[in-house]
Amino acid sequence: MEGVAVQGNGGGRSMKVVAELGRVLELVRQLEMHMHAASQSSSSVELCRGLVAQIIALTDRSIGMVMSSSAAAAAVAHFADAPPALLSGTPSPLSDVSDQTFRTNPKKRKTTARWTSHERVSATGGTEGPVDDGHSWRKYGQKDILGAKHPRGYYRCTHRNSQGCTATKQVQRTDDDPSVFDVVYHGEHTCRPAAIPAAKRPHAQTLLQSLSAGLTVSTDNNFLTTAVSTVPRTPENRQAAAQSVSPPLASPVASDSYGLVPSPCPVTAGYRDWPYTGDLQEVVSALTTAPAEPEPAIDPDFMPYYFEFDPTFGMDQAILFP
DNA sequence: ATGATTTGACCGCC
DNA sequence: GGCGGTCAAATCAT
Repeated sequence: MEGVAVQGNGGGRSMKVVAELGRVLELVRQLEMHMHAASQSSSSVELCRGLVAQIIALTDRSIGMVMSSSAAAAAVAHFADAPPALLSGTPSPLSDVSDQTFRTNPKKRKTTARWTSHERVSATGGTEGPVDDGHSWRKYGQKDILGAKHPRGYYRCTHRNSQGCTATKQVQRTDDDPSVFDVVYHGEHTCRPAAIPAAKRPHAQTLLQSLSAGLTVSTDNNFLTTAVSTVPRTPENRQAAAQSVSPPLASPVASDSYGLVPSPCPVTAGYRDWPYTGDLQEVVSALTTAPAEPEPAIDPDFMPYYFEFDPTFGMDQAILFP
């Protein structure tokens, strides 16, 4: 089963790239907001880490998609610098990422129809392995590579069997700096992230608090992404939320409600096994009045989620991302 | 018990 | 035949 976006037509894929980059933008904006709070709360620091991981993964995917559409070398060179620049606060020599294989030998990569991307990332903290890219991988092999000091690890998406996701990646320590890894991605993720386990879910009221704290929505014809950030309900944050939506709102989101939603906007929101269907406004209304579930131990002030709706996978279901 | 990792075997391609 | 990629049995971790 080949993924939808893998099919040759550039149209669908470019739409997806635009959608993905839109989400990157949303995440960066959230990150910016949370970084202000980060000095006061360690949970915000964790939150920022999570956002960074998502940003890296999304950006990487987008780069890979662009790479595979042959006409975009210049754009690639420009965008390829983004992930490592976001990786750490301090600029590092690692920042110049580019697909070296692609550059030095452009023809070698053309064999497969699937897209690839090449990234150079530093190790996390003191631990082994490169930074988390936001996907779950399962190692299926390791090889010593001729002329390389370190072996190459082979990974495939954890959801290969359950969802037929064919994405793979190869990870190899660089010769010169063992704390730096070359990561080559093959194929595109067609899997969906798992729903949040029941024990970890917030109840509806908490979710609504998230919605009212800050909400960004971007839409295009094919893709609707609703990003929910739980930031303190300050006027500044509301202003930021109002400006981050597309199109921007003239005024900040009012009180505990929010505006925006190109109407009618039929969606199903909520959890995989706890859906609400209707116009987005109705969905929020449903969340408001939903019966309370046993309250898990969470901090409602710093609990980020976003919904994703993708017609490719059907609009009957939305996934709630932590 | 289940799922992930390790590691030598296997296979296709140059 | 050698190399890189994948398979799968054994092993490890939870």
